[in-house]
Amino acid sequence: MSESPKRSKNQLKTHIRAQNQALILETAERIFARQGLARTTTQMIADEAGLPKANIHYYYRSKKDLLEAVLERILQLWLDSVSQFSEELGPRHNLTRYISEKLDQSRLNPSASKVFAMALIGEEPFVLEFLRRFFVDELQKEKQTLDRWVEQGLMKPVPVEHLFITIWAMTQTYADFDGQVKVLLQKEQLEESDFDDAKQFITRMILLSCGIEEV
Amino acid sequence: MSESPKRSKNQLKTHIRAQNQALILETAERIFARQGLARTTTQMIADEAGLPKANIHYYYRSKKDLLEAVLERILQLWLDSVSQFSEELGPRHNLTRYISEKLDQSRLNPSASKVFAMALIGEEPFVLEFLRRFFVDELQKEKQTLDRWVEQGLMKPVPVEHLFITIWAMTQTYADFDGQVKVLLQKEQLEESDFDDAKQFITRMILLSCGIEEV
DNA sequence: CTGTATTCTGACCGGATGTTCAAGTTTTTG
DNA sequence: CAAAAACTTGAACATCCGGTCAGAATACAG
Repeated sequence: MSESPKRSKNQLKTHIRAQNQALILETAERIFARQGLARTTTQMIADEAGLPKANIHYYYRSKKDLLEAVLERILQLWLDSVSQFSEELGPRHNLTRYISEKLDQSRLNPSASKVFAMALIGEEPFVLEFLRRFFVDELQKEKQTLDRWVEQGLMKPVPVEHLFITIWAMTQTYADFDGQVKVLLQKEQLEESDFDDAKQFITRMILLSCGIEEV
Repeated sequence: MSESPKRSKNQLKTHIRAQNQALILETAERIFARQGLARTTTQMIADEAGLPKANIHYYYRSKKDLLEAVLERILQLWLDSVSQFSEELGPRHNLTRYISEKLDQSRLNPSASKVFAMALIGEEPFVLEFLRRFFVDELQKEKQTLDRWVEQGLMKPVPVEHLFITIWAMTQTYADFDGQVKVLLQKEQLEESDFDDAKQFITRMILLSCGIEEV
């Protein structure tokens, strides 16, 4: 309630809280990704976090609250980690970097991507609302940037919505459906080189479709 | 009710059974897709199918049995509905048709795709096993066909595994994540024309990356 | 140290869910 | 028609899970 700015007591006052909340969120994300949203029980989270179940409910009133907190954390991390398009650097550089960063996310934090995907398939209102509130505007900005590149003859006109839908689909499939990918590549675990192959292939494909890369 | 001559007792014997099983499977698929695998209760299926709950269990011993039956039906339908590659028709025709058929599936039967996707993210052993048993061989055959096209100079060499992974990702995203797609396209419902746009864009991209389409 | 706020936790509750069962009804068979 | 097989179904059961709560333990303030 009252966070007294007198000294660093503020930090102390919320120290335990912040620490436990972080622990719970990280644990929950991992288990949500592993078990699915509905099959995950508060008991599982409690056990893996080494806390009694009632303690989970002390910090997050309900399971739904916890899921929303997890999703909010994921989305915040995503927003922070993917850079904006910068018009002056041109389409080739921006698209290449965008795809690379998205695939890095899939490789380094697959749990986040999976939880998000499950929430999306399950049409959790929270996620759809977030997309509506945020990504639609974001897409508009990127669309305008692309339009300007087209005007300047730096790339061919493309259906921007479908461009981004397919980029997201391709880059996230390596996290969301890693089981399937492993089977097809016949590997026990995906390595960085697999992601590099994907990066190269997807980037080339996207650049070609924008009329940037020469065949 | 009974459209039966005396003969074909076999058919009669299984008539009620077949009819009810079909009803249950179709209903279950729809609800699994709508509610998620774990959140779907046998009661929901029973209600929507107009049967008492115990009747569901008469035909499918457990919920897991039912899910596996649903998945098996989906995979069978998929196998039947996507044509094999035919070498003599060449890469352009085959890839174009393949993408078109996959997107038609996403449009006409999104429930099937969603259930499959959820089972895959949740790493249901059944689905992974199925992929291992079947799709790996399938992919090998297609790889050989593509290799021969490359030899004949009909297309450029591509990483076949990633080619198929990305085609599946792009085509199924329009079914699995239709919520997201709707938000980005700012539509209440996806129409056939949206799928046509996707078809055109994805096909062009894939053909370009295989060095087939001229820029 | 004393009092207050915060955190912790075992025990419990109400409700929902998968599954079973036994007694019924209908369909098939001979 | 009569016996057998297949199907139907209401009711009950055991389990599990999210959530509550009261009181103990701990941290903090003055």
